[in-house]
Amino acid sequence: MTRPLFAKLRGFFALTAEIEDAITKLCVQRASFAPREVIIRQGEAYQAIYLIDSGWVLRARHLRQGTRQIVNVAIAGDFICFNASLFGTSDFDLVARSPVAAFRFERLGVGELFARHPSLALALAWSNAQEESVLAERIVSLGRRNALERMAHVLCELGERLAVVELASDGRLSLPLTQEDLADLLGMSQIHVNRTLRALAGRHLVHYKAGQLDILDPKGLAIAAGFDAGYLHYARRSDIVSG
Amino acid sequence: MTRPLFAKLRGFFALTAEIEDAITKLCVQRASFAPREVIIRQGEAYQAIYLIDSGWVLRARHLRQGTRQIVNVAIAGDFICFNASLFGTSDFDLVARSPVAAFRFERLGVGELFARHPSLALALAWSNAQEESVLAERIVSLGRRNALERMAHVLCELGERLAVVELASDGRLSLPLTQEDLADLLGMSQIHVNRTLRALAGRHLVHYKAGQLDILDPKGLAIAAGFDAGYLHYARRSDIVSG
DNA sequence: CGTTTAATTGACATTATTCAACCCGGGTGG
DNA sequence: CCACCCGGGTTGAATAATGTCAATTAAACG
Repeated sequence: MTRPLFAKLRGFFALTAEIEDAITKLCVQRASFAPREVIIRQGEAYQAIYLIDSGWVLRARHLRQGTRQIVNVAIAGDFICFNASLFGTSDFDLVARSPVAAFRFERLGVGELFARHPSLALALAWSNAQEESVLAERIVSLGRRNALERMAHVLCELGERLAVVELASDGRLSLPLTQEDLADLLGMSQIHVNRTLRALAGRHLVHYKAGQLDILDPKGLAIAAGFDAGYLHYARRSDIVSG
Repeated sequence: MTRPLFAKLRGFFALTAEIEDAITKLCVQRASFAPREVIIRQGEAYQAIYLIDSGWVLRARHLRQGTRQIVNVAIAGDFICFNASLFGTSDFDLVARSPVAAFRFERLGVGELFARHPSLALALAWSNAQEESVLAERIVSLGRRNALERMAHVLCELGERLAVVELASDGRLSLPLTQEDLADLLGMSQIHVNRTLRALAGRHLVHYKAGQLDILDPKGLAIAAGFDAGYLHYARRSDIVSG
């Protein structure tokens, strides 16, 4: 197992069999979560790290006014709770948005991680660096892109990330997010998400129905988004849209 | 030297003399940058990591339309270019916003870092985790806080971060950012930054003049911002505003 | 000083939000 | 089997927040 992680790492660098073996040996404890199940609640103490094998997890903050901001979306091959395990508490809710299967690594201190599990540390370092890139890019979107660009951008991003772990082909991917989820991810209202998606559909860029997204015109979508896949750092992939 | 880093790390955990010594020994190569000097340009290849000893550095993206988004602000005690060194290229411009003094660590591979410089790796891991927290919180601000809250929030954050490295006392701090910088950091227009700052001043929460910020009413500012310092994870500090 | 950069202010335009309906499809229980 | 309900999705109109444009003032700097 742990295929998606290896697929992702291969996107970053040439993965050796030793590293694969070392990580595989550590993937012994399995965990699973039902849709809407809370993995950690914000403020909660926590020590474990999870590696998602399948399913979608949202990292979200609930504000006093009853609003919510989704900071990122974790898919197969992504680690979650790394920061929570380092700091001891989570700043965010982590919620399964679909059935989730994961591997669990318990109580790994930083020092122990570096010294005893260098392969896992390497995987975590790269994954974490990419996650930070994704957050930084989301800041750019929220700060300086309009609703249409933001939507197009996040769809491009998810398309790329899912493609690397072989969960998207031919621009077709399963997207278990409601319009309200997208709204909270993109910092807009659900109603505006609806209008924006319909605008993208009207331009024949995407088709979204029943949790299924078809990217009809990847190039056009990337142009509408101002999307440049460089920030994902899948350097070894050949089919990166870069415009 | 390297005082600000140690002050920051002490905010996170009990720092041992061995770790301090090990890091100090690595701080041999100095670098300095003039205001507006570009440290890395986006897309540029890069291998070095810097530890800022004094001064302010902006991490910013320039978009095609001529707009700019500042992703974060690095101050004394912060590392920059860690991601750029890992991925080999930078996604952002790094620009000195004031005279900057830094230490430089050249061509540190991830494996080498973990194996040969565990103390530095530890410092980097914590700093990096905090930086990611700051980015995540910025996403919350940009997505779900209005202009006044965003401004108040970033001023609270900078107040806390500067206080930890002993660059703010009594709510008084040097803030070498123009209204345009704040605009690009908070995803709004310079004109609205002006209006927002005047609104905060009108409420007697802050006084901002000539690159000098006075936080007149820290508690009131935190309330206006919905600011909870928890995400900075300065667990060992006693004077954290948490409301 | 004179020049440039930054801050301030008012009028107006634009974008996105809010409010209020209404639709649609898939359960579920009577 | 059908009525109802509920979680999504869709749409229009009114409103609020913020951006843009334009002009002025103030401050910083050689």
